[in-house]
Amino acid sequence: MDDLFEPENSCVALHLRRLSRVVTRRYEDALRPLNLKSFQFSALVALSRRETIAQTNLAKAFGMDVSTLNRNLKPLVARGAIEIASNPKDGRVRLIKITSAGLKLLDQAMPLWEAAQAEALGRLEPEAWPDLRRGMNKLLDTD
Amino acid sequence: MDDLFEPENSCVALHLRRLSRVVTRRYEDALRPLNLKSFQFSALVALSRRETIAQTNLAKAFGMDVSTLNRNLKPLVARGAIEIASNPKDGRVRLIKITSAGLKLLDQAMPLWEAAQAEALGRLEPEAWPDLRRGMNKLLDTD
DNA sequence: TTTAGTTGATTGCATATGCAATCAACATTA
DNA sequence: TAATGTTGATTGCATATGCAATCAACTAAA
Repeated sequence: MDDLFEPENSCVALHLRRLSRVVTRRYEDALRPLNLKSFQFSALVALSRRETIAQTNLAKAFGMDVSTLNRNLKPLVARGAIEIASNPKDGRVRLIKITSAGLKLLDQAMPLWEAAQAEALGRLEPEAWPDLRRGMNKLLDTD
Repeated sequence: MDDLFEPENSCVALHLRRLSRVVTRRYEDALRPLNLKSFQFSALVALSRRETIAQTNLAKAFGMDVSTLNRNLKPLVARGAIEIASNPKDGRVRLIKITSAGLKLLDQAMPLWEAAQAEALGRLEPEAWPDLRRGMNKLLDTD
């Protein structure tokens, strides 16, 4: 597998994208019984600890274009797991809010996610994930 | 930014996906003058060292579903950068081949990619990327 | 306060991603 | 060889991704 890439194709983006594909697939396998995608799960987690979040801020947190976020939220709205409210202070802003149905869904999803997360972390030496995160953060930092 | 995620959202998939989004965007910024996407560049690199590759093998190398690969190749075909040939030994197999136009395009792309790659690696300590790759490979390995 | 600039949301367009289902071609077995 | 199984490609469907352009709403400057 790697023989196709090394050494000619040492592209950082390529390796990150490939890994993200493979790992995402495992998490989505785990969440499939609830018909939940990886992004949807993480959005629910982020929302579950706050009253509301502005769309822009959520997009920033996900390192994602606002237009992408905007569309990715739609399935959760359709499903009744989140709601979009307006900000009375600023008519432009859309505030995202998790519903009680969304909280219940998150409860059901949590053990499925935990299994996938344990499987992923189990592949690494102890402490390897924090190390990886440190390296990843250097690649992530905004100039 | 991270405050939205830590410590509640420690999901490995989430962090990989976010990083892959952010880094991919930088590479695609660099390649934009040639109207080349990150995947397209890497596909050309992989093809440039071989006569042909079967679609299935290329998909495997990219850790990508065959149907995804199949569709992702179409813009390169439309552009004349690659060709699809049949395998006389097996009528099912599609062999992918880079064209001379594809090689020329790759030549033009290489310095643009190198700039993005240098920028990415420049964010890390020396030797940090190989370390990262080792950790990433553990997450990647097929059970 | 009008004007000009800025910011947030949305939509069109093009590519990315994977699953399930289907069809065609090859391989195996009865 | 005929029946069965397997493998490769493709398409439908749903979601993911970002850029450019547009519109609406707020803000700052004239």
